[in-house]
Amino acid sequence: MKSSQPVRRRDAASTRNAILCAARNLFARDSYENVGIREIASLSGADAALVSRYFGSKEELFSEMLGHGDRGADIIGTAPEGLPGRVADIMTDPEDEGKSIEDILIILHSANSPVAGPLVQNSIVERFHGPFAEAIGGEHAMVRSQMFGAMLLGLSISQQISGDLADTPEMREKVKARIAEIIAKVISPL
Amino acid sequence: MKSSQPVRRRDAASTRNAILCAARNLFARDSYENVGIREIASLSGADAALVSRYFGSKEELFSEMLGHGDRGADIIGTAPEGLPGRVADIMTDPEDEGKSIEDILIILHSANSPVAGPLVQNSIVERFHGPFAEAIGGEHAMVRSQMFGAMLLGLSISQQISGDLADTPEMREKVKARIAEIIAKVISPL
DNA sequence: CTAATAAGTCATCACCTGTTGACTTGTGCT
DNA sequence: AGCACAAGTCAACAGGTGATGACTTATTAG
Repeated sequence: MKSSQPVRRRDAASTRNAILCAARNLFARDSYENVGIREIASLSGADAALVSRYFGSKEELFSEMLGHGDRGADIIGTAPEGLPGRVADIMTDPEDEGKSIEDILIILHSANSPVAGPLVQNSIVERFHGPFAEAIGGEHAMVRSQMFGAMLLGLSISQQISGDLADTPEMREKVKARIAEIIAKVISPL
Repeated sequence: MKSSQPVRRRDAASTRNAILCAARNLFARDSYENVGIREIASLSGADAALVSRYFGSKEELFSEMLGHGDRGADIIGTAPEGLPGRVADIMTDPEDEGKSIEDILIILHSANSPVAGPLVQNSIVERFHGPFAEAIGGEHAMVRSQMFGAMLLGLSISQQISGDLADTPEMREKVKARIAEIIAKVISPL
């Protein structure tokens, strides 16, 4: 058995997990450089020294965190026909505080970091472009996947910079329709 | 007169300018946090103390640098009809090492910085979305400008992450054509 | 030529970062 | 109960950052 008692105050596995989750939350809001180990430790309720101890270094923690997310499967799992509508929904959802696009935000914030950038880039190719290109199929699927990713990143960063594109419900519908059109064109056979 | 001698080794104005240019180069390659004052000073050939002295602080230097660029006028100055082609050209130019999209790279790298982010965002609205929305005209020009900006940023960051979209000349033509189509749709009346 | 002032340099400060080693405390086994 | 080891804590380190004030050197005006 893993645990004879349901509650343990000292549990390395769950502490590790708490640190990983805290890291994910923070790295979605700020860049690799701007998130400190002490900050991660504080949010997870652990000590800063434990972070270095469990993961070796900040870089290894970041790397492990990248492989810890399930999302993105949302988009990859959506059938190509439904994709434009799904993306348009996600991108115009006013409630979403970066929950369903957490992976995108992580990419956005650390893709250009000297140390975290390469890790992010590898993760994108392996965990997104690869599967997604296969999902949409057709000729030049990789290039089309890259352009699709460009759209996602662009819309997200624009949202971060200028806020939501639409303010009124009617406007939101118009924007949503347009995004869907564009996405459809982006992933259409080249 | 400003200068009786054409050559002065000690010239505050040109030193200031050199610092500004060095800062622009470096901030186009890395984020606000990752570019150090000593690095800027070194590239400009000046002393690190002069940077703080002339501009007060790193933040003020960054702010002044934002207003120091002429580019972006390239895109704003292009007539709406020629815009899709122009953007497609810029985005698929294999030679361009971020020269003509220097402003975009600066935005990309520091838009999310806690300290430089707000400055970048203001600059974008004032120096880009404002003029550009007026240039394309029509209904909801501001929203269309934002989506246009999203495309530019997305394509640029994707290029930074995955390298050039196309590797062969034929592929490049196809990609170019597709980008032009998409841009046309993005800025078309909503 | 010389004195005054601007321009540039140097050393140093206070702060923050990731990381480490030594220490303390809790937990499960016998 | 008592011991052993894992889990968590604390303080400190070395390195790097932006910023400052005192110093030196070049330039120009008188």
